[in-house]
Amino acid sequence: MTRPGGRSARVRDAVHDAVVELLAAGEIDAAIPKIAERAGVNPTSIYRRWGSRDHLLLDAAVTRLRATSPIPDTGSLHGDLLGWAEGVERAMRDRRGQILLRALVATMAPDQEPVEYLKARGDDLQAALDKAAARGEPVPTVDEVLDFVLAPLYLRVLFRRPVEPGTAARLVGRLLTALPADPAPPAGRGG
Amino acid sequence: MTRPGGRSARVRDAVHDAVVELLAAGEIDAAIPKIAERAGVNPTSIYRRWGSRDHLLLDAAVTRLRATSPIPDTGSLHGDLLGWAEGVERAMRDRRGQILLRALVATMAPDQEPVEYLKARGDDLQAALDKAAARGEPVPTVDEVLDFVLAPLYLRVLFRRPVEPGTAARLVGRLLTALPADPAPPAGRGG
DNA sequence: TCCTTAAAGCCATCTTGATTGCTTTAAAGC
DNA sequence: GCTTTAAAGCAATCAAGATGGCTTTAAGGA
Repeated sequence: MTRPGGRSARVRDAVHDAVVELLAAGEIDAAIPKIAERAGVNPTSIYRRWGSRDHLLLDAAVTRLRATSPIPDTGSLHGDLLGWAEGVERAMRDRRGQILLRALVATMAPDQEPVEYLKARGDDLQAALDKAAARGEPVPTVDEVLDFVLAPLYLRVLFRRPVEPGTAARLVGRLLTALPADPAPPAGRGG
Repeated sequence: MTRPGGRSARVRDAVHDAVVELLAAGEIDAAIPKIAERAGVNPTSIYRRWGSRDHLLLDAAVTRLRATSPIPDTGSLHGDLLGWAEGVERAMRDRRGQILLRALVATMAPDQEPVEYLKARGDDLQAALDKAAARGEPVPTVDEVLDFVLAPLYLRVLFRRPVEPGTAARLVGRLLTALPADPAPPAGRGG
């Protein structure tokens, strides 16, 4: 993106908006011409910039999801994870967040180039765990956090089960209270 | 399906096969004419029977996934859950199983009619838990099984993380050992 | 074995999405 | 403010998928 300001940014945002709006409105397989029309943009611009509908959807999902649920620095692991997980829960209770998650998963074909955003999020999580470990707190692995906090939240949305308020807090609580008594489960895996 | 035998069944299987093969081969957005060609079937037949590509994909995914990972009756909850979860793990370590899961999730748009198969699976799970409870074993809720066994397995696949051998056993073990000490987590929810 | 009739096949048509060359606009640098 | 040049807009073309009427096939019942 050699020229990120002004019109380019405007078009990109308009197109991302159009994608989210159309998906949220149930136009699940709205094609590029329709998206372009909704965005008030010429279809050619989309073809030239994103190439395919899937690339566009992935880009929109990653861009918009990135804005939600940062990992805070509260001074305790519980606080950090809770803040993050509650952000995820909030996104997952929101229709647009649900739509974006589904779009992300749907367009992440196997054998594709890895999604940088996901790796970055994993690194952020690892950093929070490292800080906690340095403070002497008992810490889970990144995999455990993903398995027992993120996975349940995401799966609820993907399988259209309700995400009750307080789910994030319950999951984080369960993860951390299970820790001290059983610092490393039988089959150990490095985070 | 008023006439399920013979040619209809043959066409249906051929089309399902074609879908799985094409998806597995990376032809992620193969359209109906291509699927028809691969199946050796006329495109019109597919349009008439399934109506849209999404309906076809959903049908193929549900039909094929239904065949995997039944819940056995081993006489103990641990055995039942382990047998089931290992079936899921096996499917998730298989390329075709991964493909089908992704297709299932991708085509399950929100505000859609519920997928009977998923509800049936939930009922099966509940039945296994009921039997265990009748035997006097401590039992988790269905939600807990989904959260801490199924969700981690599925999310690994959807986010393209590896499913290590033994993951199912580890998850089931963790779920059940956490039970007796803490029969009901803070925020109780009826399964 | 012969009917009946879903369901599949075939073909013509229609619609829609994708692609490309060229022009116009408007950021960014001087 | 002028110049440069990505990036957007426009229009024509091309390719492909979707659809519907009609014919043919073959499963299932009498």
